[in-house]
Amino acid sequence: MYSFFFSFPLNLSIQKMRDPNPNPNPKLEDPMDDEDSIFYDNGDFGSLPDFPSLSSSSTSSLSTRSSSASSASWAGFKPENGETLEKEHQIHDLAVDQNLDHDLAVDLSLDHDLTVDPMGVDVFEGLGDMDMWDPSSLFDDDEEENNFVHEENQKEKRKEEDQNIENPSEDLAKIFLEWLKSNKESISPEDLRSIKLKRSTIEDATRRLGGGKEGMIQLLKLILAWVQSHHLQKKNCTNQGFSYQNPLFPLHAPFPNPNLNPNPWTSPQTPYISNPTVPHVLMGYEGGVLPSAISPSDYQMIDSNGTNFGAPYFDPSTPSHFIGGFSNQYNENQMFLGNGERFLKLGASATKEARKKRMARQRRFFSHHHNHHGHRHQNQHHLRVSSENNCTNTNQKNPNSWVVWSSSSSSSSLPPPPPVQSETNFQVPDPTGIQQRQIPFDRPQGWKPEKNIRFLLQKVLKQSDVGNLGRIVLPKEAETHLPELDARDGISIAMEDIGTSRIWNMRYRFWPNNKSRMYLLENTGDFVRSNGLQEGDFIVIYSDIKCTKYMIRGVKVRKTESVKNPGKTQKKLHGNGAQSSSSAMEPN
DNA sequence: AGATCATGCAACGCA
DNA sequence: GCGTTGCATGATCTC
Repeated sequence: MYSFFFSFPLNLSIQKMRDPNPNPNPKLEDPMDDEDSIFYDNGDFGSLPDFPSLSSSSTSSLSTRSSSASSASWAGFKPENGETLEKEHQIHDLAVDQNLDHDLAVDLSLDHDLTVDPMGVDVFEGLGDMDMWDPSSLFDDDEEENNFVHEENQKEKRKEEDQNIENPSEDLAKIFLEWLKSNKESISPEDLRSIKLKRSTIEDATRRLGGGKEGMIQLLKLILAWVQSHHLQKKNCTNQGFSYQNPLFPLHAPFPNPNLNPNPWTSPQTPYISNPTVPHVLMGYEGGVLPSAISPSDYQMIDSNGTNFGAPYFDPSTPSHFIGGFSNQYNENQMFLGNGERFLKLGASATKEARKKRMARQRRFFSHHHNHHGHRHQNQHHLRVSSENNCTNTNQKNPNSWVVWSSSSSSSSLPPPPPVQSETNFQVPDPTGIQQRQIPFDRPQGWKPEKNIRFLLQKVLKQSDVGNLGRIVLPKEAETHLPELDARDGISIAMEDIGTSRIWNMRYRFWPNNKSRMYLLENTGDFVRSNGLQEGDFIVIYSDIKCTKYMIRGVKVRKTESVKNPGKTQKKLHGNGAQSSSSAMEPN
């Protein structure tokens, strides 16, 4: 499907940048509040599937073959309560849910995802002379460089066979294998073989990343992130003319199953969706793999002025913080690490002059960008909900707008949107498994990447969320995506219902809870009723970057085998019948 | 052990 | 008495 034109740049520099997105909640300690470190370490890979451990031999051969036994876990169909979902059920569910024919479902089935054969892949086995990335360039003590761009023109030839990780842990192997699987279609063994690192570089980087196993993990993450991002960048270049953006369908969780550990390669809040040409390999579970063919480079990031900053990409190694970046108009790869707090820059320019210029650009960019995105202040929360041109409008009047309507549109007064008048319409498998949507695929004439809707969070509704209390407990990650709350009374937030364009005035607040907080969305009763949401359904909250407004979408979940227990856990049944989800999940 | 989160339930306000 | 509010409790998960 893809050609693997993948070559590493002669020079790879990684730079520290100003924190473009400071911790929105100063009450919460930044676990990496170390100015000297550019690495954001959430330290959590989640529970990795039980893959066979990779070789730790001195040849660094990471050849392995995953076992089918790991498929359920890997693909997200982690057996719940010891119950293993049968393969055929998965295929059947997939086919039914996504309106796919059986063959396609088979093709998308989980074992297929495991047919990747990274045999022979040798990450650290270089091929001939090439320039190497020296992670030591990450660690520049120069104060100015700390804040802005650090650029090195490191050229080293490698002739040593010192590319080994001396004592690679099983975690490293798992991480790498996970990554391989996530990118098997887009990154070839040749790509991987072309990575070369000096032993001293590895050791130094590992030490500076905390040393030991953790340091090694961090290093591996960085390397893989770079491989992926660079490759995606390349791919993006070959995909010119193709741009796809639909932030309304987050990549994950058509049927969120919080039982599943987040996949270490996909940020739960990743605001991207799959390429519609590539059926969802990861349908039916949460926190799945970033499908290899679903390149983040297929998306565009646009700032508040409409400046196209290029294609975002992921760092698959950070599971719970947005980590990604985008190539800007200067054709420089940029990478945010962890919540955007740290910044890597993977550029090719080599001269100091170029660095100065880029630094100046970065200053301008962040001064603008930060002003726009970093303002999580209370007074921001009186959100404008307008239909001005710059804002995403859920009214489907503009044929070039994304056609989105709530899955619970039956309760909406709006008729289904008209077909998109684009050159090519694609019936995209609905990630919710509920209904099809028509989404412009090829960029129609005059079409421009519009709308800057960003996925923030989602919540599988519990009984208490859809009860008559009129409040929804939000996951704690809300505090990182929604405005910072100074007082427990919280703030009023206008939420535009994507399904109906109706504005709901909700209250976002928190309760003190032990040493933490519980975040709530109140005044949700009407919204829930209006959308006919029941336990097991879920809500998704987005933000419109341009208008700093919030949008909410209620998604009803069909009753299928794979989503019988939509809750995070199989907690004990409560006396109020809160767990009678099977009936509660019946769609209206 | 600590964090998260679902929800029980007491306290409170109001008709 | 009833509905609402907000804290407390306990189950579950993660480290």
